[in-house]
Amino acid sequence: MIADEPKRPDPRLAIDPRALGLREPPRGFFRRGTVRVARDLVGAWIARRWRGRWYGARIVETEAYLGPADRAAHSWGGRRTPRIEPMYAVGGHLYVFLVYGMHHCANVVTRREGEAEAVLLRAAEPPGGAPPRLLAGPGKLCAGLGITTRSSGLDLVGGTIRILVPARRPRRRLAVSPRIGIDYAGDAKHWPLRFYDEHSKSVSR
DNA sequence: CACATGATCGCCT
DNA sequence: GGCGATCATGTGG
Repeated sequence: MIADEPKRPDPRLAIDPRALGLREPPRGFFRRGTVRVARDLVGAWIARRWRGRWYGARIVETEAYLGPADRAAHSWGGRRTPRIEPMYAVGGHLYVFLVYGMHHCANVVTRREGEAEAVLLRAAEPPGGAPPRLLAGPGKLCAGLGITTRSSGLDLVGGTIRILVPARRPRRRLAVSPRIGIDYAGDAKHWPLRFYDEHSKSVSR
């Protein structure tokens, strides 16, 4: 068995980015403040090209992870290890890690090179007729698109995995809450850094 | 509906 | 050696 073989995306996530009116934002989109990027990623699409075809889904839930002062962030206290290294890249890179030994989490790196902040993609809404809860959670989102640690460190800008935004973004109300699953993070666990589309049936629970 | 638990392993202390 | 930026399944009320 080939250990390093890329995983196939769920066929039900097949999309035509052009028909959906999606375009790729410039690098500057990702170099902005992390909270700003986290808010703007709700409503954007995560897309992946696999064997000449595009697969993707509309992001409906994100979380901002800030720098050294954020106890919930992997870069807390200025930690810098091989796993976390992609977080230190310039905004627009992908940081993927494994949690609980079996689930992957995909993050969009933000800000300038050396500033280790990122946005966790927590949930997305599948196109077409796929079950609404197929990607309702960070692990499920990665599983559906076939994203693993293999892709950690990739540049999203112009890459086979990329972020796409609608040509005209509908004005959408954004709900805010504390982040999920970080009870160990002290006061940071109360910070309002989770953003989601409360009308979507694809938000995690 | 609200918990409770097991699965499973790379990473960091 | 301990522990997660999770999920599915099980129990009981």
